Amino acid sequence: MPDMMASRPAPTPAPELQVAHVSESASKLASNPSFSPLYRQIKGLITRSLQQGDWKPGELIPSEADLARRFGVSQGTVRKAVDELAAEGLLLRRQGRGTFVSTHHEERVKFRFLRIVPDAAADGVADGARPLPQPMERQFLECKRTRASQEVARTLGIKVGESVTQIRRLLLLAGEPVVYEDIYLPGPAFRGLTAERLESYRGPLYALFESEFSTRMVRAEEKLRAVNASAQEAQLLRVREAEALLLVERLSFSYGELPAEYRRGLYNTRHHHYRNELN
Amino acid sequence: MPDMMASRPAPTPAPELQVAHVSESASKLASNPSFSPLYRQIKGLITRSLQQGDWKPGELIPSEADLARRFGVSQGTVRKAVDELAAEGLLLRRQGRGTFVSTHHEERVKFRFLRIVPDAAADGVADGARPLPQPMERQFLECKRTRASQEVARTLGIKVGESVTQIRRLLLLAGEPVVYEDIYLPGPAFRGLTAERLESYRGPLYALFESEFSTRMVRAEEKLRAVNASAQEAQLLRVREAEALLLVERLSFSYGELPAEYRRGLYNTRHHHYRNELN
DNA sequence: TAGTGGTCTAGACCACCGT
DNA sequence: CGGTGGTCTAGACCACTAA
Repeated sequence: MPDMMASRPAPTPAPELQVAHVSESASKLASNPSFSPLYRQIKGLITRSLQQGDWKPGELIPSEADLARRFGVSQGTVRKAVDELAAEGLLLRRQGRGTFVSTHHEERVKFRFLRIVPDAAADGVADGARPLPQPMERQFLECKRTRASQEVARTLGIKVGESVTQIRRLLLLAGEPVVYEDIYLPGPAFRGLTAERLESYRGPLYALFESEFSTRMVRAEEKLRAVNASAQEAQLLRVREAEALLLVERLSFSYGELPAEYRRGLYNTRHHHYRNELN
Repeated sequence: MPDMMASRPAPTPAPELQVAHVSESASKLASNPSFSPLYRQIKGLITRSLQQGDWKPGELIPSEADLARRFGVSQGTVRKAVDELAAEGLLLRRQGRGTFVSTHHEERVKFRFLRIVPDAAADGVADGARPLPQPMERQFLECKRTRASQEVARTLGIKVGESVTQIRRLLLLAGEPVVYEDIYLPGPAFRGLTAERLESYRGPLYALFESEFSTRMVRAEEKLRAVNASAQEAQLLRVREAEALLLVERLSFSYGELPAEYRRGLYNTRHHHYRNELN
């Protein structure tokens, strides 16, 4: 497996580089005001390779020395580019082994976007990245292809009436229903997604999206509100009608700031809370 | 003002350094397994100077070259330490001018911890750091010294019954009451805080804490829940009784992970929402 | 043992800022 | 103009991993 990488064709062969005027003079390219620093250009080239799928989630990318040779820059410059990508969560460095494309399959990063935690577990030191201690059960209530409403279309940046896949599901923690959410996925990329596939898959949804639909969620924005439960919502989450629920709207982005998923979730915060860190 | 800095006594004079065995041999110190990399030690020394108040919020710290000389390391090593501190929001670099201690007085960072935004303003590109567009009005309902309840004591890491300052206030955005919160501050540090001082102060509370109580909030953790409004809460926020409100509990830390403020806020999310970014 | 990322250095030049 | 942070290079050595 690792040696496959050595023989993999260069994803962005050196001749393609638009930074040729740099390496020969070793001078900064910023005499042209529209130019970004070299390491940002390198970062852009690496990002493009990720977008294009030259290196897939979980795979090893070429070594820093290798990339430096390909791009005709010093290893330090590549290092700074990779540093930023690692900080943004796109790459994962492992000393002695190499640099890998981040994936939602990793134990460490599972449920990276799910910020709900049981009240008991939240005290003490910061520990946001810890997986949920209790078992999580999922119930898929619905999975259908439908047409984008105005709200969904606007959010996902597609046209009203375009095909989307809608998933409705319930998450239970320690047997208690905690999250009830609708998930909207743009049509083309998620064509083959069926209820059966959802049922049979073990692991986070985002891992499934990555493996089978070539869509990796990189970043997300959430809007939180408090709302009163409707009769139907109350029944599903086993709370009283009009009880306060946390409404979480999430827009997830794939590579290149592409909106790739919209979620509208209701969280029962009786015994759980949404945890956030401010810096 | 800037030249004051040049004559300021060295906050951590070079002889104090515990890293002496490094500079002479230029070899890594990690042969001792309990040691962290040089740049982290430098980072620790700078952090200590910030904690001790050697450099105060808003002030210019010595140049990288200067620090490198003092610590007996290369500028690149200092740079990496400062990079991390800047990424954590403790320092602020300004090209051509120098590196400054972060402060809650800066326009750019005002309301850094207040994540509520009007629904209308939230669409489009990521822009979390933007100040609120509308005017914000504050009403201080109460400011008294009291004794720490069990909850407050546990959260702030003090003993039950110890003296704390409690502030109760209302925030109005565009004339609409949006936040109703209780703020608890540990007794010793905030002795002189009075209702009059709160009323007369312009600018964020955290700026006041910084200027007059030598307590800079560096980081915070929040727990969010949805709750039904009590009669009193409903009246103050001008919503119906039992209407859903967003409960935000915030624990803020000063330098050295010291818990320095506990807040319990109720947000009216009828026309505003809590905005969050996931990476 | 070979290869990888991690640390550290020294030195060059650039962009930006205030005087 | 001098001083600051920002970029880039080249090279050394270390720590970790896997074969």
